[in-house]
This record gives sequence, C-alpha cells and structure tokens, in this order.
Amino acid sequence: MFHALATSTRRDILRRTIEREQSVSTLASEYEMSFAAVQKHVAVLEAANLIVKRAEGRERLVRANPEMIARARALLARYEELWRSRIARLDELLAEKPASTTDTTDVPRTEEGD
Amino acid sequence: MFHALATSTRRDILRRTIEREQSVSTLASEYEMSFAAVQKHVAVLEAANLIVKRAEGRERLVRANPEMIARARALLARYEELWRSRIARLDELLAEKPASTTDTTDVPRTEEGD
DNA sequence: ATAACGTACAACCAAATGGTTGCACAAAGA
DNA sequence: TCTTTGTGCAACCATTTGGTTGTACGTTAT
Repeated sequence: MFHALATSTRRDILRRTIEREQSVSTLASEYEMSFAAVQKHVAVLEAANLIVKRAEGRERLVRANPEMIARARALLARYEELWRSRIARLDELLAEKPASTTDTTDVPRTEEGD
Repeated sequence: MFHALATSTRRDILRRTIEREQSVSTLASEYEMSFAAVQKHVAVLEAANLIVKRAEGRERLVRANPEMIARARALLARYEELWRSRIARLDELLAEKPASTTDTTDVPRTEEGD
C-alpha cells in the first residue's frame, strides 16, 4: 500500500480520482508517458485497493477509495501514538529518577517541502 | 518518504526506534539479513528524515523522528480532506439538480489486513 | 462492414531495489 | 600492540519497477 503511494505519478492519479471519477484514457492524456504506462499505474493502485474501477461502455471509470487512504493514515497515526506513549513512559522514569540528564523530548525542527 | 515506508523491514525498524533508541548493530541482530542490509535500510530511513542518528563512541544510535511521521500522516489526511470536500461539492450539486441519479457517496467496505 | 477508440496484456529494456560479500577505518578491549 | 567490535561503503547479483512498443479484443461511430 505504501509502495503504491511511493510514486508521485500514482499519488497524482489518486488526487485526480478523488476530485472526480475519470476514464483511464482521460487520466493518461494528463501525463507525458504512454497510455500503457498510466494503465499500469492504475493497475498498481487498484491492486492496493486505493482506487476502484467501474465499466461503462468501453470505458473504465476510475475513482479513489477513501477507505484505503484512511487506513494508511490510521497506520501512521498508530506510529505517532507509539511515540507519545514512549514519551509518557520516559516521563514516568524521569519522575522516579530525577538525576538522569537524558533528553529525548527535544524534537529538532526541519524545514522541507513535499 | 512513502518509498522509505514501503518495506515492512523499514517500518519495523521505525517501530523499534520509536520504542527506544538503538544502535545499528543491535537493530541488525533482530533480523535474518546481514548487517550491511540493515545498515542500508537505516540509511534509506535516514535519507527520508524518518530517523535520526547520533554518534556515541563507535556506535551510532538510531531514533525515530516523529515529525516526519506526522508529516506523512498529514499528507494522507489532506487526501481525505479532498474527498470530503468532493462529497460536499456533490451534495451542493444534488441540492441544485435533484433529478440526477448519480450515486458517488456509496463506499463499499473491503475486508483486508495490512 | 470498416474504421476508430478504449482497454488490457505480453514482451522487452534500463534503472532502481534489496540482498550479498569484502574491505577500510575508528573506537574499545586484550 | 594486536584484536575485536561497530560502522560505512563499494562491488556485485537477482529481482522488481517504470517505462516502451506491439498486439488483441470489445465498443462506438461512419
């Protein structure tokens, strides 16, 4: 699933199909690469259940599956929860042993774009 | 960044280093693969700013960088927000044109593990 | 019927990925 | 000093990935 999200083209396809349902060829026309390449990206997203396809005539209409996006987000939220509980545990230890000088709560800020 | 998260080994390293700071060799001892392989995984996580290394004698202590995890989660949360605003937009359209039969709010449930 | 369109898939290719072993080097210990 | 330990990096290898072109097939249009 994270693998499917790991390419900017696929994240862009996801974004577009969140905005509105589109056919594979409509999507393909938005990118420089061949139709087949886009079709493969769509297939990867479909395998990860991040999008859903629906047949309409000869077209295949693609739309995002918000459920899977939510699942990915929830997984990362769990990591954050782990971190928070770790901090809590350290706080307990520091409360018991106030002599320690270990500082793990200082999180340096980083300035970067997506 | 999603690329760095795309391997279960790396997600596991991330989980372990959230729990507590560990040296690279301590981490390596947890997995079947060679030290060099783990060291490369750590390097990938470091390049993605998902972990931070700190020198202590000959050891390099690794800890998770919660900021980057939060950033990944926030990005996915934005996708969800996009979806919600799409729904809102459709609701507006339906309010204006009640004759439409298009149904895009029906989200089928999928049952799968990670 | 024939042509054009939308899609899927196979075969192929270059580059990236995930693994290996081996080497170099600094730090800790004998 | 000599050895061991922890680390990083280079070289190498098999597999996967992201792209290509070509082909096949059902659907729509002429």
